[in-house]
Amino acid sequence: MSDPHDAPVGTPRTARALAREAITREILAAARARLATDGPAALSLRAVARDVGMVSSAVYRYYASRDALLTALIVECYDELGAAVERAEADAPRDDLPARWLAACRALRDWAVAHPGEFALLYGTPVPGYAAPRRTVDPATRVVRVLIAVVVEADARGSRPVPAPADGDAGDARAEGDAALVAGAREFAAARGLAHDAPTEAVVRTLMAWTALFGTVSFELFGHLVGSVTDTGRWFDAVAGRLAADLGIHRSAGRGRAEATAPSVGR
Amino acid sequence: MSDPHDAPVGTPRTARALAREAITREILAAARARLATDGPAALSLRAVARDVGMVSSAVYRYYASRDALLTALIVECYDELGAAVERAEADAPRDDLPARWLAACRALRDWAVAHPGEFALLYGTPVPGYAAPRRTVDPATRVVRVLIAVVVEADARGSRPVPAPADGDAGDARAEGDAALVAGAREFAAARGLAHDAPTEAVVRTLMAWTALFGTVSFELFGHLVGSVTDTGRWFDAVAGRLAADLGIHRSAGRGRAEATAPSVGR
DNA sequence: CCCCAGGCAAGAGCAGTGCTCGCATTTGTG
DNA sequence: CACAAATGCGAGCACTGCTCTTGCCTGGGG
Repeated sequence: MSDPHDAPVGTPRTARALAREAITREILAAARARLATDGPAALSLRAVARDVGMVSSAVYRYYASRDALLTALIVECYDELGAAVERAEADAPRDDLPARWLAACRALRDWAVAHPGEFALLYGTPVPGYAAPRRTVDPATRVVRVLIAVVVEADARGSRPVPAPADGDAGDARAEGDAALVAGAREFAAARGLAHDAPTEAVVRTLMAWTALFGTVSFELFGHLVGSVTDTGRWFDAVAGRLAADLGIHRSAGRGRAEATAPSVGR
Repeated sequence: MSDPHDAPVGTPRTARALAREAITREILAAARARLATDGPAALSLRAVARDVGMVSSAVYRYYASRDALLTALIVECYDELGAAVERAEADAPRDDLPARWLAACRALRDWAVAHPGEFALLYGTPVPGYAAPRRTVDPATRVVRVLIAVVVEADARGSRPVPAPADGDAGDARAEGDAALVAGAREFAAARGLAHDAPTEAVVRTLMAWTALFGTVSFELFGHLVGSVTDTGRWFDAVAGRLAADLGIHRSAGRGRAEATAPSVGR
């Protein structure tokens, strides 16, 4: 729009652009506050406007629509969650793979428990008319990228996940089919230069584990564990520990899963 | 309300009560249709009223609030899903445990794929102000009851799920802790006379598997598998098959997991 | 230092929502 | 058959997302 020739687009120089950016952030912050308290479905653009002392129509100067505001929120939350998981995993001792796995898993749950509304926005029922734009998919993959990195490293150290169930007569055909199953994920990874050479079974098992972790957190936050599991924190640790074992993540590398040592899951 | 002395409460005799019940069902059916097309968040009582040729306020003669209508929908959907899973499992040959497991799992996914709006209502983000009343929890457990029945039977036939990862020094303390983890679930089961004597690890693994199945379906329906997995049907089967193996569900009983035969997962 | 274009906020308005209340009308029961 | 209860309607309240017009007011080029 402005800056016809020289000014760098990413760096607003004029006072007006500065103010604009500040207000844009203020609106986003107010929206996050509402999101945290009321949940995504109840996120009202008018209420956000009131919180920042504006009339609703004024907000449209900064976000084209409710969906645009939603997209900004989604990207911010994916990045926050991804950063939390990355940091937790990075802080664990490098040679203790189970600890790294558990740290990443716990960071996921801790963030979700601390931000249930945001979690619901990211992983709950999609907003009816809303379709997530492309720029959300990359931040969305940060968590699973951490997980697969740990699994791939465990694999490189000689561990192997629980083998895929052999299929009666045609075992090899099955193995090929499995590779095709996760071809999309592998392509995606290769496109940004990570773990494109991971064994198929490791990819499959990691995707399964990620799904199970999500399911566990989702059940806890959405109330499907009420009455069955009381200590949800310990329950989550138990799940994460078993998943690690199924993935062949052991403390000492180079062993089979039978005689290997499992992560310590005390809290 | 009426029937002060003799008429059975559950069996309306008067024509008026008959008509009332019919209209009540008609409203519920219209709401389900809207739910299927627009999703739970967009479920509008006014739109439902229009569909049945009423004005919105008239609906309140039959359902006290939108939440009451929601509750009726939830119960109906839980029952429909539960019945579908029960039927599928019952139709599989009794001695083929993997087939029974896979049939139950597929019935779950098939129903969810056929009814994404309903699935979102049951397992997606809870409606903001809404708190599910007690009478929804029993129908909600029908699916997991089928799953645990299969696992318990496999256990009785001598199979064992993948063992829990031993915890370094204090293995027994861990085992006791695990039992406490799922004490709620066991209590719940005991209260209605089912599987109260199932081994702790079987209960834990079943709950984990149920969570993983939910997560898989949820990821598929909510678009978190786009780009990673293309053939979601085969992916689901692969997940269900691996979960069965982890649960110790094999075709021939009494074997260890290493030399056992796995389910055939061709589609 | 001036001045005005353009960014910006306000407000009215539209179509929709859940829900309440008073009134008329039907209905079928005793 | 008469009367009360059950029922449907419509207006109205407070709210939502979003559009469009109006007018202020200020940033920054001349």
